[in-house]
Amino acid sequence: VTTTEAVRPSKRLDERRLKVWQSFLRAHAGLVNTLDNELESERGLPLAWYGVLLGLEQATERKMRMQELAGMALLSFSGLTRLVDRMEEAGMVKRLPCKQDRRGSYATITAEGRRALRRAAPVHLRGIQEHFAKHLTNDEVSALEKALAKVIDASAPGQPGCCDDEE
Amino acid sequence: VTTTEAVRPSKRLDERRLKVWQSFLRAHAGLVNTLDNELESERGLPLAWYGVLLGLEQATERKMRMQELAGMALLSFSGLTRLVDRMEEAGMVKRLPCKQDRRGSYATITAEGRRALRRAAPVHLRGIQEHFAKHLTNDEVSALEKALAKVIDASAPGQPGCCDDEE
DNA sequence: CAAGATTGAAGGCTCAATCTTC
DNA sequence: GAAGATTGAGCCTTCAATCTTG
Repeated sequence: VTTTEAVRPSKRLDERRLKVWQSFLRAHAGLVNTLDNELESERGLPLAWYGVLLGLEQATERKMRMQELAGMALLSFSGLTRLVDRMEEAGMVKRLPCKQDRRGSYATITAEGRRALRRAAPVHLRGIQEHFAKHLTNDEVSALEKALAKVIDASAPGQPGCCDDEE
Repeated sequence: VTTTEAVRPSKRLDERRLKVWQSFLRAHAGLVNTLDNELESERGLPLAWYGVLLGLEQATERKMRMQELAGMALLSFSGLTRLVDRMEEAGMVKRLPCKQDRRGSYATITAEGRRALRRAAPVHLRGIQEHFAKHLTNDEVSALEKALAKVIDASAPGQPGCCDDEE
């Protein structure tokens, strides 16, 4: 690695990192908006629905507990309940009772849901490529992988050593 | 730059970049949630309000047209109108008629708004440092600056040469 | 009583229609 | 008629309360 400067981050927030944070917010807003619009207008599918369908399709036996699915979809429990309500009404997913623990329930993807996912996937993947991936060099991808991983598990709830002392 | 591989990005979306996209979404969701909760619980200020107050404080003469402010706050026009309604009711901002063009109006920050901003700033800046900035090495900051800049102006609305041809 | 999930109430955002001024 | 801003309707999300099962 060519160290342009010291690697040790400073304790105070510097101007450059603050700007990067603002760019991060701006990039996210623009991208999500664009991708959601594309998917919605070309396939009639909201971005959030795509995420749920993809999660279910890739899950073991194509089913997930509501809890897990909420974590996947970055939604609250009640938010997910209602999203699944709407998707079930649209015939994309279906609830399944959980035999082992009758408090809980599974969500599964239906045949129609899988069809919708297959139709939407090319559009969405193209969008990610066009608006996000194609602008990143391999070095930038590496940097993002590392940086985002650190940020994610530092903001994971209930992390040990997250806020322990003053340094 | 130590080129680990070719710099030219491929035309097809690769697995690594797709994962990075998902991490990007996850990181954003976690961060915004955390920062909003901190600001709300420690200072009673929603994150969106902070953004508006900061924008107005730094604007020329501490005022902005509703349009500009909407762009800043990453909100629709009607969304901003309502946000300003709530903030005006809370005494943080005030609308000002625009003499030159009587269709438009300005929003300004009030003394109380400036007070709230001064109280909130340390909390928010600390949050950005703790949950985001401090995890980034200088090299990662450089990579993010470049990558995000490209992504942002590729998704800027009405960009020339954005979707013109196939290669 | 705790855990998984849902429901009621309320807040906040967006699209489309509207109002006022250019 | 177009532009700046607002309003009405509807959708989506969250918190807190609730229901059911462990």
